[in-house]
Formats: sequence, C-alpha cells, structure tokens
Amino acid sequence: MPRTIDPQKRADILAAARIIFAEHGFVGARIADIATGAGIATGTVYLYFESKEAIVAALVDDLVARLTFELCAVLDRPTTVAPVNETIRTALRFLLNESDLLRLQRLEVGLKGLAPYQPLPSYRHLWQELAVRLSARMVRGEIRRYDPLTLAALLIGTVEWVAEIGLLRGDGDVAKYEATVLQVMNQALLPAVADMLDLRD
Amino acid sequence: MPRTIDPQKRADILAAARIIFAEHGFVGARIADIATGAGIATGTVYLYFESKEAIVAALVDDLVARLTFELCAVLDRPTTVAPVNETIRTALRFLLNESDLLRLQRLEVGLKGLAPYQPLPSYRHLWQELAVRLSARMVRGEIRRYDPLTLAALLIGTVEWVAEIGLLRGDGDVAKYEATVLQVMNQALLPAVADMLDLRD
DNA sequence: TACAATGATGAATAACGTTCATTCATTGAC
DNA sequence: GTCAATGAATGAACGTTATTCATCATTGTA
Repeated sequence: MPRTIDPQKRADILAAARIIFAEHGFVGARIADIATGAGIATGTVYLYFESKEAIVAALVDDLVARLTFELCAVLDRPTTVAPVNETIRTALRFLLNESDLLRLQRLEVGLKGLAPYQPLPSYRHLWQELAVRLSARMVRGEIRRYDPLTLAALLIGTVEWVAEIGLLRGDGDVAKYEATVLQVMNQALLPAVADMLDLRD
Repeated sequence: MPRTIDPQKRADILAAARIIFAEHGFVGARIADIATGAGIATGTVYLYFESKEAIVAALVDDLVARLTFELCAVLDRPTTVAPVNETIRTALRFLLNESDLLRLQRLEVGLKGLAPYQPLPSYRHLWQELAVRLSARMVRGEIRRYDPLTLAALLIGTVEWVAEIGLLRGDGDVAKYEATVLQVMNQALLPAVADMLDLRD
C-alpha cells in the first residue's frame, strides 16, 4: 500500500521491473533484484506496490494507459483522412515497440484466478474511451456509422489478432502487414461484422 | 524429470492442478494442495513434473493437443461441405468449453521470459498439422487455393481473435457469433489477406 | 537545537517450491 | 513361500524468496 507518492521512484521501480521480468520471467524475477535495479532497498518496493503481481498489473495498466492516450490523441486530432486507419496503424506500431509488455499483459490475464473472460479494467477503459471518440467522429460524419462500442472492440480485437499472428509466426515484424491489415479492416472486415458484435450492455 | 510413467496418476495431477489453478491463480495455487487433490504426497508431484511452471505447460500442451486432434479429425473426415467452416466452428466450441485452460495458455505465454513473439511449440505443431490437411483438401479441389500455412495461421488467429473479443466483452458467449465469423472468413477475410501473411520459413 | 513526522532500510519472518533419505510395495528367482 | 532387489512413493527438511516491521535517517517546524 503506497503510503508515499514519489512518482519518480515509482517509475524507477517499474522500469527496473520491466527489465528483470523480461530477462528472467515472472517466477525467476526477484524483488530484491528489482529493488537493486531501481537503486532502493528491498522493503521500499512494498511502499509503492502491494505485491509482485501488483507490479505486473501496474506495468500493464501503464502500457494500456499510454496506448489509450496515444489512440485518443489520434482520434481527437482533427483530420479528414480515415481516422480508424490511423488509429490501428498507431496501435500496431505502439505494441510492436512494447512487445515485452504485451507479453506481461498475457501474463496478467493468466495470473488472475476465477472468472474466465473477465476483461482487465484497464482494457475496459481503453475500449470506452475509444467508443466515445469514434461516436463523435460519426456524428461529424467523418467515419461510417456503426455501434461505437462494436467498432472499438473490433479495433482492439484486430490489433490483438495481428499480435497473435505475430506470436504464431515467431517474429515481431508486424509492420510490413500494416497496409493489408488496413485494407482488410476497411473493405472487408467492417462491413461484414457490422452486426456481428452487439456490445451494448 | 519423470522417472516413472503412470498415465493415470499424471492425469490425476493435471486434473487437480486445473481446478486449483482456476480457483487460486498461479501464485495462490500450492503444490501441496494439488498433490492432495490428486490423492498423492507432495513430493510425488515432482516425479511427474519438473516444476510448477511445467504443470502449466503440460496443461496447455494437453489442451492444444486435444484441439489439434479434434481439428485434424474434422479435416480428415471426407465431406463436401466447407471444411474450413466446420473447423472454425469446432475450434470455437472447443475453446468456449475450456476457457479456464485458454487462460492458462495466456499465462504460459507470459511466464516465459526472453524472446517476445516466440510461439509455443504446441501451437507450432497444431499450425503445421492443419496446414498439411488443408493442403490435401486443396489438391482435391475442395477448398480454394491459398498458401496452406497462411490459411492455417488465419484459422487459428481468427479463433484467438474471437476469444479475445470475448475477453473484452466480459462474457464467453462466443457461439452466437459463429455464423458471422464464418461469413467474414469466407467472403471477406480470406480473399483480402491471401498474400498478407507470408508464413513460409 | 529539540522534536515530530514520515520515508527508507534491511534483517527477520513465514511461506512455499523443491529435494532426498527413507519407507513400502511389487516382482521374480530359487 | 522366502528373500532380495528394484524403484515408486513419502513427507520432513531445506533453501529460497516474497513480505513484514522494528529501527534509522531525513526533513520540516517551532
């Protein structure tokens, strides 16, 4: 439980944890090493995070928060060119550069016991923020009208899908598929799945 | 390192582990409890599995092996109706019924440190087995000609994609999307992405 | 300077994954 | 039927590591 808020120190811990996790995996990563990496004592880690799992969660939350920020910025920027395309393009580039954290996101999904198919809160937030902005774009007549939540889910799902294919392939060179992914999204996928997902609560 | 091979006992351990993992998560699950659940002593677990992580890996391997078996059976069964459709349909139903293990698959991806985007060996095998059978179908002129590895990857990717959307949505009712998923695959996705993924080694 | 107040420390604790000396059941030779 | 021999099973002991907490250091205040 963080009694104190020193954003810099917190960030140091996360930065060190990211390296240690990538290097040794979740089980092999030692809190003591993370502390050393952050230049603090072992116990200090627990002033900022409740547990080892909480560090993973914070890294993932941070990843998704930054992704959310970037994608919202794209959708908020006034432009006449296809904003959905640009959003997907941005998301792909972003996750390609953070594949170690994408892996931690997979880890977190697995670490949580209980209820299968329960979305991570950070993802739900991303999903809703996108939907709001997509909706605004539709009102302004800049993109085709779909249910915004559906479109947001498709957008995230598509990025995840490409990431998954990347996993199968065994390399992370997703960039070269960008053009075709966008083509698929616009010309094929969106019209076909328009009423596939009824995501309204 | 398994010095002994008692398939029944091994299966008992896996069955117990599956329950304990689902109930308490990876960190919260205790080897002692898994042993108790399997009706054996703690140490005996280590005659069958090298570590806690190895149990997760075995559960995932088993999941993918059974999935591989079912999908190969579908593709081996001679039929005139669209075999790719039937394969996807089968995969969706299968994973819907094993969502706890799908979660463990995510966990395993995350547990492995190092190389991002390295595919799990079991997945690589599934992918290749599917490709072989899809190729045979093409030779017989029963499905359209694509690169078989590409088609196999798309097939797996699509199933994962739907699973991911399910995660976002927060429920596991993937079944009702089946029809549209198949429609997307056949009419839109495949033609558009035919040369999108060059999966040849 | 004395004194709170609070962040930081790292040795101590507790918990758990893993090991291994020992027990026990099975098998087969005579 | 007896008796070794084998090796699977046991669970107490071990070592490691996440987590805690009594203590120290630092900062701000009167």
